[in-house]
Amino acid sequence: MFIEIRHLRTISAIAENNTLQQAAQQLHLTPSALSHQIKTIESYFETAIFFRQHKPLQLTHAGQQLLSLAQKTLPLVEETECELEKISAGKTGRLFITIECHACFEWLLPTLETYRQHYPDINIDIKLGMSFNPLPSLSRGEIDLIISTDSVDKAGIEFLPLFPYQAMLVLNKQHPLKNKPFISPTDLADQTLITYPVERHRLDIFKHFLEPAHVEPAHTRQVELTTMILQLIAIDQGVAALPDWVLDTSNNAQSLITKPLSSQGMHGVLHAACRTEDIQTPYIKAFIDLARQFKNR
Amino acid sequence: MFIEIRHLRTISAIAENNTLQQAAQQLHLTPSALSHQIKTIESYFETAIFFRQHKPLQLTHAGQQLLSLAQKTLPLVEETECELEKISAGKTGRLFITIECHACFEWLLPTLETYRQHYPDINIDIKLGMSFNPLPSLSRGEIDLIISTDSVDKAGIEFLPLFPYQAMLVLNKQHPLKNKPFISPTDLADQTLITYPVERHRLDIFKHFLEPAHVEPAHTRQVELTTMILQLIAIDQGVAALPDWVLDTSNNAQSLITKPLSSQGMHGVLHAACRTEDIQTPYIKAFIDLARQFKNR
DNA sequence: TATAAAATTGAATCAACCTCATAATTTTCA
DNA sequence: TGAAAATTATGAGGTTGATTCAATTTTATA
Repeated sequence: MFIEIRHLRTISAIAENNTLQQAAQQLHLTPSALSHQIKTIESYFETAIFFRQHKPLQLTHAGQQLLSLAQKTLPLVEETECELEKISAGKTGRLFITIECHACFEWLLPTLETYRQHYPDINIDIKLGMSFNPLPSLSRGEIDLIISTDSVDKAGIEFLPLFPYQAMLVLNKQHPLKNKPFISPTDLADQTLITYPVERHRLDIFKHFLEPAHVEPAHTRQVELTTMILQLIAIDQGVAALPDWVLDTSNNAQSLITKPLSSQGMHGVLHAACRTEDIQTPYIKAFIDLARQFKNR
Repeated sequence: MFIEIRHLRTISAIAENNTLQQAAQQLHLTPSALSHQIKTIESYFETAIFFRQHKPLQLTHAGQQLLSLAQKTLPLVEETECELEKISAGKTGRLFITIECHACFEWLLPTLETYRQHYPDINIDIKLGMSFNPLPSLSRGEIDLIISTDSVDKAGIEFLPLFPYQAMLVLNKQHPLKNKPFISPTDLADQTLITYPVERHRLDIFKHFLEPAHVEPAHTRQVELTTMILQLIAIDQGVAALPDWVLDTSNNAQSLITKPLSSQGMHGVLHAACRTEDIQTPYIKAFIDLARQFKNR
């Protein structure tokens, strides 16, 4: 490859202006520079680009090919450079978020709604991170943020706390367990437990509550959508362990009650993981700040 | 504009190879050169292009924008460069021909048929040149060849003789003038003269034959297609002055005869005009050589 | 044809790219 | 986890090559 953008700009300018002088002025160069440039191309390809000895400089067939290339290429280059400047200024950017639990949708979607109003040019996408390990993807730059319950030490990755939460058992107002101050594992032995459709070891209710006590619920039922789980509980088809924020945004709240799991309750802190170099990026920072405000609204 | 093709090649190579070393090898440069290049871009736009501190060099969002630009641009550049090389080698090119008389179609079309077999990649077009002065267009590079009966002196333009021809009066085998050895202007005073639909001063039969003798034919009729003219003569609806080559390729030849105009006949030489710099261009040369052979077949 | 404008040419300058050597990383393997 | 190897980054220096300047040639216009 020999042709450079510079050459295309020159050819484009000459074609527009019809004279080397004006073209040179437009490019902030001397006519001599353009003449040399063209001569270089012409001697490289051993073919004429302009018909000389005619006042309005006219392109040969070869020249027209180059002009056509310039017309296709230069706008693309310009567009990309604009985009890069925007990225640099923090006006635009990409925010690919991976969430590790379905319930996060309940606070993430309204948060992004607000976020989008302030950062309309950010390209947002949400991926579910149950089936793959998102940390390497974050390092590799395939995604930009992971919403995770636990924080891991990894070079180049920063885990920032968003807000604390408590896992609660959600049950119908009329449920037999309604008067207990808190729920013990054995309380679930004769219950239908509704969960998200993921592997058991990824569900805290099993991993940190039922399995240590060697309790198995009478029935389990897997449902993907949080609102659907809440509706099932509202008609007393089972119980479910959900983070406390879910009830804050639920429409079925009047027919549901929540109970702590164990006497101390199951507490956790939601984290956002991002690349160290992105912490200072304005639009990333802004998202994390907004997420932190979620519980205070 | 800051980005150059060189940069795009570098980014493309790094994205393909995942390491500076291999990319450098592919580009026949040192890893250091690539590192410098990227640093230059990064400090110009004040934004990172790659995530460092990770083994397989990964593009940031900004880097992906540049890669996307590279993927759009580089094939176009390559294609154009190939095209230029072809043009330079004379394998491809443009041959826009202007003819100044309708009758030229009769030898030009079969000639181009043969030509196309040898030069299939030449972009051929034929324009009729009655309504404009084609010489400036030739200079300007809008057309590449003019087929003309007379040669003009103009700087940068070369007139090359193709073959001699004779303008003949074409008449029906049964026509009253059938026994004359040649035609005088007065012979046409009571005839219907069929001509192409162009201004009189462009018709040699008027300009060099009838007008000098102050003779006006009884009727004139304008017909565009040569075959149509011949058909009209074949059913004795008139006579026409046509170059001798027309009869060589005519299907109606058996019912037609031709007579010289005046005792000496009206002779001329068909020329091809092209830009001086194109004379040596292989595909132009080839066309002219082929045209010259037309009468010898 | 003469004059003015424009383009080309060659030499010199200047900028920038690349290479080399070295330093600082990061990765890999024990 | 630590050390060696590999890879990347950095800085200086040299070379390339692009641009400018000045002079010449060419082209356009009166």
